[in-house]
Amino acid sequence: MLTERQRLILTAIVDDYISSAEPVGSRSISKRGDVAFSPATIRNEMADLEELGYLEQPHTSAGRIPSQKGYRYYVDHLVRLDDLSPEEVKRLKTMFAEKITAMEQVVQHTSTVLAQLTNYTSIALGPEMFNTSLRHFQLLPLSEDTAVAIIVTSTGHVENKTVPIPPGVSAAELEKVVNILNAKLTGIPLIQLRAQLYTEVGQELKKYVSHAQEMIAMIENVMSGEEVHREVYLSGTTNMLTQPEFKDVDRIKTIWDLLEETPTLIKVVGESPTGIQVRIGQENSHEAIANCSLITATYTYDGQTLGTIGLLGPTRMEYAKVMNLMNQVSGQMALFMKRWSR
Amino acid sequence: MLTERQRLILTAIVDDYISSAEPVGSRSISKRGDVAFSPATIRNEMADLEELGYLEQPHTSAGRIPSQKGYRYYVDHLVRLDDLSPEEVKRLKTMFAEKITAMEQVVQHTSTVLAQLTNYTSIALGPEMFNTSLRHFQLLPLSEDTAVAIIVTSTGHVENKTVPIPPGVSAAELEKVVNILNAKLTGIPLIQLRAQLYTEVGQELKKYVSHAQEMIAMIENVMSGEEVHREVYLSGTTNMLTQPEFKDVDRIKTIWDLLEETPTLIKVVGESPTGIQVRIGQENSHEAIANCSLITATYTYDGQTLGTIGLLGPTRMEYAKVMNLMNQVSGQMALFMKRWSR
DNA sequence: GTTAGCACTCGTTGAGGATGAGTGCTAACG
DNA sequence: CGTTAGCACTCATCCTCAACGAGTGCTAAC
Repeated sequence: MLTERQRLILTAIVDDYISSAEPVGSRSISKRGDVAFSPATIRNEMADLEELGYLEQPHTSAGRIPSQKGYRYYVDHLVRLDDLSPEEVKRLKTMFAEKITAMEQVVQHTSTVLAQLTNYTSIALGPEMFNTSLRHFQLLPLSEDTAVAIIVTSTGHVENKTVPIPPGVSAAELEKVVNILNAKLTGIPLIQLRAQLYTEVGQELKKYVSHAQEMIAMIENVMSGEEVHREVYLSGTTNMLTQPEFKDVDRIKTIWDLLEETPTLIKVVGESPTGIQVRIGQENSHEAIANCSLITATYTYDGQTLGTIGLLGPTRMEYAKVMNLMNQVSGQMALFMKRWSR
Repeated sequence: MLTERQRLILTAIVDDYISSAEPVGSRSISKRGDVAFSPATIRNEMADLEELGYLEQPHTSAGRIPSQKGYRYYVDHLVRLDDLSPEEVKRLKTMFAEKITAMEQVVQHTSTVLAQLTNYTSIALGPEMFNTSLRHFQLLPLSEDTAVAIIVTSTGHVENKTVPIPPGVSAAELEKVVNILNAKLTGIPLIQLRAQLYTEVGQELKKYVSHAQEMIAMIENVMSGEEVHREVYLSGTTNMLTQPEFKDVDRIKTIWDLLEETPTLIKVVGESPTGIQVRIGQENSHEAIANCSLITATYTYDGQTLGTIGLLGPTRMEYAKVMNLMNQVSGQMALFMKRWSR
């Protein structure tokens, strides 16, 4: 358990280091005003805090910087969530006031604004379709042997895929299939679609349609999960470059490689639990960002967690500001989704 | 007009510099074997070439590097297009042999492979829809007052947009509108769609549908050009970081900022003429890449130029290799498109 | 318990010198 | 007359070394 004074000093060090990116010395803290002790006293406390693992020293004659444990303590116990700046409030208000008609757009837009307001990199995962249900299915022949399949979800998301038509199937038959599928599957959660093909829907098809086996195979192809890609919106990727910790090209490269590798990125960001989550340094599941912090917020629709918006920055991140923003944005999005589902 | 020996020496310098990224000295050229003159002679020629503007000297006691004009001459007159390496051929072959069903996929995949084979950054502009025609139009109500509009083009591309339904319009009326539009507009080039709304189609709508005015406004909204976004596929963005000329973080930042600003990027890459085009350094229309070279190839469908694939690297680019690859890829894509349109 | 004083550490900065790659020029050569 | 050897000169790079100063830990006094 830390004493009150230790907490005060730790707060001061973290705050200082966050804004300066330089190791913090005892003298500069003493001069700040909010810690009214002499440098010597503060030095003693700092030595204790280092022994407890909250601080680190780059080298003997340098000041202290917060360790991962130090940041964690700061985030869990010390950070105070103050109000947003007028500019931020205004920005968010106008943003959510806009007449936005597609869920993807909200997510993307939010992510862009977050990146701009914070100067970090934002990573937004578009809505996970499998938690939504089927609104409409369509199969349009393009040529003799290919057709484009279109799936519209209850959230208004449109997914499409071009597929080969089984040889010998007529346009009329395709239409019949589409009608049956729409009649039977509308309202079914996407995640269950494939399974349904083998129960009554399959029976129905076999009864009324020729080439049923091939048709089912084709439709399964359309609905196969791995093919349904998930949108990832990156924003403010270059913001990283303004941070002094990323002056080094090699370090950037590993991070950027991660950002470019969508599937891994989805895993890293998407495994967040509902709500707001702060992952500091090595708490992250990928070592490319072992000296970064990732703050994520999930968004939900109709009670289902659909996606995640994350902000990636150095461990020396402006936690107070970002956590605040995330809180606000998260709330606004929830409202928006509710209003939108009406 | 350059003498044969000058051309020989310029070629040697460009080749050397491309592979080493270091200023090239007279001695190293003399030792190469293919230029059988003493360093002193070569020095004289180099001085001449510099005076003519083909070479530059970073400082007095350094070797020479090619100037923009030097690269241009190299690309126009000296580069020899040799065959692709077996690995490259194999890679391309297997790629185009794959059963790819959507045009977008070909483009994206090609771009990825190019980035991998060359170690540069590839920028691919997805098919420009406005040169294709309407295959199918659909309007699906999502709730009482919003609907999702879906446009399927002759190339199988699906575009969708969520729009508000004018108050007081019933589902039946929407369907009627959709039917009229499909009957009248199928096969019409997308670029003409909006204009058509004001000729016979508009008349028709006014005749058979109530709220025609509002409906037309809504449909125009759907078809408004600026909203139809164009896909941009980036690949190998981190490859840039392995080039010594981009060790500097600031330089990278300006380039990356450009890559993130999609509309500008589309302008920079998309203004290429049909065929293969090399733009060196300041020949580029954006100063962020004034020390980069951009090699672009367009792809066509049915005689229409649909999009562009570009490779971005330092001016010290492996022109021979890249131009070759682009040639091949371009040809393969043309074949593919032809086979695909069947 | 707090603080002033002081010796000590160690990264940073800048000056000076050696190194060497490469040049331009001149004179000699075939 | 084109080509080449020789040589003085330039200039970026690298290394060393000393001065500097920010910051520490420890001890003794308040």
